Order: sequence, then C-alpha cells, then structure tokens
Amino acid sequence: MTSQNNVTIHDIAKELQINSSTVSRALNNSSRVTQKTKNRILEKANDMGYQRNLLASNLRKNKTNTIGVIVPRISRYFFSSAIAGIEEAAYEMGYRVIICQSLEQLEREKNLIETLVANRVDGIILSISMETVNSEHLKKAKAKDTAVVFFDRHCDDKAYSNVLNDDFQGGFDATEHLISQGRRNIVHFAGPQTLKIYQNRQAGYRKSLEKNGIAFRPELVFNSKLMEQDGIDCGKKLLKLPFEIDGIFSANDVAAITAMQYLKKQNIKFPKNISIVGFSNEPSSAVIEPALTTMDQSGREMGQKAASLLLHEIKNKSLEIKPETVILKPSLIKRNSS
Amino acid sequence: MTSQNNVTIHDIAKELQINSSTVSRALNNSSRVTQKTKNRILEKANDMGYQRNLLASNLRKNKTNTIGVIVPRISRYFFSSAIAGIEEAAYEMGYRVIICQSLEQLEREKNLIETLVANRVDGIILSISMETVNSEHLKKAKAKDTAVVFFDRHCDDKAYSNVLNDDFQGGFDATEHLISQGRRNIVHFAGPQTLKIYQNRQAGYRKSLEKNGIAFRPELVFNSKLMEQDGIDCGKKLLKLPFEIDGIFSANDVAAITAMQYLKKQNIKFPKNISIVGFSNEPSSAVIEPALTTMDQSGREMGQKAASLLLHEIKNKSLEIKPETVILKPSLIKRNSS
DNA sequence: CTGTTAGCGCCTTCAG
DNA sequence: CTGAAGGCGCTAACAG
Repeated sequence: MTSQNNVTIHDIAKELQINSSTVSRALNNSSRVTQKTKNRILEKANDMGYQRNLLASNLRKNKTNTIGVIVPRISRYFFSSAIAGIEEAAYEMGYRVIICQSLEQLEREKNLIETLVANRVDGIILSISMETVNSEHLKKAKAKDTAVVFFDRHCDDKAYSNVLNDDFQGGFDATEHLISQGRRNIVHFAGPQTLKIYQNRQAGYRKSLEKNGIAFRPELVFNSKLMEQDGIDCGKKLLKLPFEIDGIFSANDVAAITAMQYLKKQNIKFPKNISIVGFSNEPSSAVIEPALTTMDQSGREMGQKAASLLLHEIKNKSLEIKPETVILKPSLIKRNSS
Repeated sequence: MTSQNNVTIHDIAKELQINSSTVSRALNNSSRVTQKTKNRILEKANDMGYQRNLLASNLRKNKTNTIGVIVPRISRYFFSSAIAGIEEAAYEMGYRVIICQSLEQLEREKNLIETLVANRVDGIILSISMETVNSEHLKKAKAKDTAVVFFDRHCDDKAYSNVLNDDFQGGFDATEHLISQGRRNIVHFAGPQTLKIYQNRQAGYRKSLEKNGIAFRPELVFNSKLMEQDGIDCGKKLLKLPFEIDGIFSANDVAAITAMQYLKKQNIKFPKNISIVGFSNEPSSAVIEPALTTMDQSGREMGQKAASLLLHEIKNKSLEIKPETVILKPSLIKRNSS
C-alpha cells in the first residue's frame, strides 16, 4: 500500500529493453523517436505509474518554466485580480506561477526572493511591501540573472522594468472631480508615504488644490498604514474636525472602506452632499455609503502587462533587453448610484 | 554584467583547497565541521556570491520542505484567511507554502495536483473546486506517497484527513435564529449542490423548518454557482416572489453580498423587519444592508488545523498514520448594528 | 573533523 | 532513429 512508487525512466527502459535516453525523448515527444516506440513507451510509462520528476528535469535543464509573484497580500482585490492577469498571460506562454505574499514585511519579502531564486524560478514579478525602500534585496536575483518586473508598487531603479499607474494624474483627476462638483474642503486619506505611488497620489491632490486656489491644509491629510485600525482612526478623525468637510479623496481602499464601516456602526450619517473618490476597485467598495466614485486601476491588465514584459525578458535573456516602464492611465468610474 | 553567477560548492571548495562535502556540511551548519573552517567557508561563499541550488538539494534529499495549497479562489476572504493560517503553522515547522487556485475548474485542479506532485511537494492541502466530485485525481499524489488533507470543501473518501465545519449544524442554527425572531418565510441562498458543504447547510435549513412545523417550499431555495451573476439573479428573484418574505439564510457570501448590492443599485429598500443570516466572514459583508448576522467560520483556524494535521502525517509517513477528521463549530456573530 | 565516492532522476551531447 | 556516457549541484554513506 505504501507503494512509494518511484518509477524512473530507467525502470521503463529496463522493462522495454531499450535505453533510458530513448524513453526520455519519447516522454518529451521528441521527433527523433518512431511513433511506434513512442506509443510503447507511453503505454508502459502509464502502466507503471510513471510520474516525471521535475526537480531532476529542471536541474538538468537549468530552467523551471516558472515565475514567482510576490504581492503584499493576496486578499486585496487589486492584487488578486493582478494575479489573475499574470496567470492568464503566463499560462498562454506555458509558464507556471508561484504566488507569494510578503504581508507588507521586508523581511518576508527578502526570504521569498531568496527562496524563489534558490528554486531557480525564471523570473519574478513583484509589488513591494510597505517597508521596502530600495532594491537592494533584488541583487540576489540579478546575480542569478533572474528577470524581475515591478508592478504598481515599485522601486526607483532603472535596472528593472515596471508596470505602473499614472498615480499623480489619478490623484489630480480625482481631486479635480471633487472640486468640479463644488467641493472645497477635501480630506485626503493617504497611504504610507514610503511608497512612491502614495506620494504621487498625494502630489496630484495637492497640485489640483493649488491649481484651483485652495490652500493645502496638512490637517486634512489622514495618514494610514493600510491596517483596519487606520481606517477606524480615519473615521474618528473625520468626526473630530472642527469644521464641515464636503469631499474625500482616498488613496487607499482599506482606509475608505473601513472608515465608512466604522461610521456606519456608530450610526453616523454623512450629510448627503459629501462626495468620496477612492483609488480602488475593490468590489465591496460598491456597497459603501455615501456613494463612491473610483479611480479604476485594472489589476488584471497590469498583471497581464507585467507578465508579458517579464516573459519577453526571459526569452531574450541573452540579448540584454533594456528595462521598460509602462504607465497605464486610471479612469474615473462611478460604482454605485445611490 | 550578465554575470550569470553560477558558483557551486565545488568552486568554493577549489578556492579553499578543501573538499566540497566539507563545504556542503558547513553551509548546512553541520556540527561536524570546525567553527573556524565554517567561518572561512561562509565568508568565501559570501564573497563569491554563492546561492544554494534548492533543485539539486531537494532532488538529492528527495524532500522539498514545501507544501502545496489549492483553493478555488484566493480572492475569497475565507480562503485567503485559511491560507494565512496554513502559512503560520507551516512556517513554524520550517515549511514553505505554494499557493495555487483552481478557479473552480476540475481541469485546473488536476493540473495543479500533477505539477505539485511532479515538483515533489511533501504534502497538499486542498479545498476542492465546485466541479470536483471525487478524489480520483488524487491517486497520483497517493502513488507518490504525498500527504493530502482536505479542508472545508472535501471529498468523501476515508483515505484522507479533513478539517471541516459542522455545516449541518450551522445551517440549522442559522435558520433557528431567524425563526426565533419570528420569521417564517425564509428564503435560502444555496450553494452548488455538488458540494457536500452546501448540501449540508441546506439540510440544516430544512431540518429547522421541519422542527418548527414550517413547510419546506422549493421555490424559496435559490441556487447559485458562486458567480456574481448568480447573486444578481438572487436579487431579481427576491423581487419576483408572489408574497412577502421576512428572512434569508444565505449559505454563500457571493450570493448574499451581490444580491444586496444589486438591490441597492436598483434603489430598492427592504422592509426594515427582514433578517439575513449569512454563512461567511467576508468583511465587506459588514457593510451590507440590511444588517447581517453570520455563521462565522474561522478560516485561519481551519488553515492552522489543516496544516498541522498534514505536517503530522508528513513527519510520520512511515507509521501509516490513519486519516483523521476534525469538525469545527461555526458560531453566530452579529457583524453590524444598524 | 575532513576526504572519497557514489548517485538522486533527468537530459543532451556525441556516436553509430 | 537509438545507444552510451557524462554531468546538472548537491548530500550521504563510508572511510580515515
């Protein structure tokens, strides 16, 4: 019962009185084997319950046909939809995907990169943790010639390719949208300012205020580390403001959604005329009150793009492809109608 | 620049004029190497930019210290929290986790199992796709003596361990709760009846109706395949019912959340006195209207439990441990207060 | 404590 | 079209 079936190509070869190289070729569907012997081999392999050992195969070929993906958390809709896009593109090209989460910790991110490299993945797609400030830890990947592409949250390093949103423009457009509706007292739920994307969103917000002659008030910027608690704090801060606000631009969905949940729990109703624009496409944002308009960033699209960039680099490793940065435009979308 | 650094233990050994086995031992921190030579080796390895090849190591050891996890979708809160629990438990025992999603497709699930086995993972934790009706495809894992544990969605096969919810009891309690509030016209959002868990939840619902002398009406059972469209359909069906209902027991969060979103978009307000009990711990369920009470199933706890069961089986592979089934009790939780 | 030897399972030259 | 031989990088006996 504990058969521990460990049939190898040699076992098959022995049974068939042929050489293991022929078996190997047959199993790889090489054109240099007669269809007839191929059939014999395949059948025997099946009978004996042969299962290829990819460790050995990959070791020999020095290639795994696998790419690693590291995101902060798979539970965020943006990231899981990006992963869907990556898998789609990778699958088409015959690549497997290993999904990993850094849980926003640099230490974990480092470990994951090391493990992926040690397992000889052909490439890595990465959206950095909130603790990550440079690409130092990717040297190990570079050293092994492992291709790397960033998406969304990136390191400012010309050596790597990126797939990004135009976050500045998004922040700008979001704020413009609010102002065009007559809002002038606009709170900004910011994200961790260690990350370029949140810096840029905030910069866009400020640019729009400036353009419209509205003074920037630091006390209207609510910082967040993307934890639920920060969202609750945002909700509380809203209640403590010494004056009425009429708009919110949220650069992160955790803050927006959790703050609204919190206020709802407290049975606090916003004045009907407040507007929120969020930077998120989390579906649950569609049920929050008051109505939310979002800067839509297509995770799937970014993922697909990142994967094809990466695979392109992998295929042309010898050609020393130069890194490329793709910037996508997010667009305003109304998510619910109440 | 394209250094393609491929330093092996032999290179280090050559530089140091020693044997590669000593290098191997040093790098594995074996007690049978002088601290002094260890230091020399470690330093040299570092200098030369050595990076272990786990493919080779794992091939030789016939062990990867890795477990594979297959879930239908990582984006569902229940599954991503289960994964968190698995990673936690696995990490403690020094195991790595590979996350995979079947996207509810049997074909993908089969492929994933094959790839995981081919990559010689030490064990697999699995929550089956909605298309999966038996454990046939796990024979390949069994053949290689790969440990397998199911959680939540399982196959009825005595050969494998399971970590399950008491779904029947949950469905029963949920319905009892509604009835105790005076509801008698209770709709059931069911899940795919191919899966035991949804059968059991429905059976619990029926049992409670029966116990309270309420006739079971098939037209009050809304089936769902867990797609957004099904949620919308549930919403539409609610509107078309020829009589008033006063309670809903939802066995799946997709239907509950999407239906409520849909009704909200249509600007349809439920009568204040309707009650919903959902079988979900998706946080976004906390913002849905009307107030939702849930049968809480702790993903994290199930994940931890599944991982420790699996690791136990892996460690005692030689002892032919007999499969175990753990059943957890979900409990009613009020998620918001409006 | 260190060296020697052998081989994990596969693929890929190179011959024939 | 098939066989023989060697080695991917590492570890695990077995010696000494």
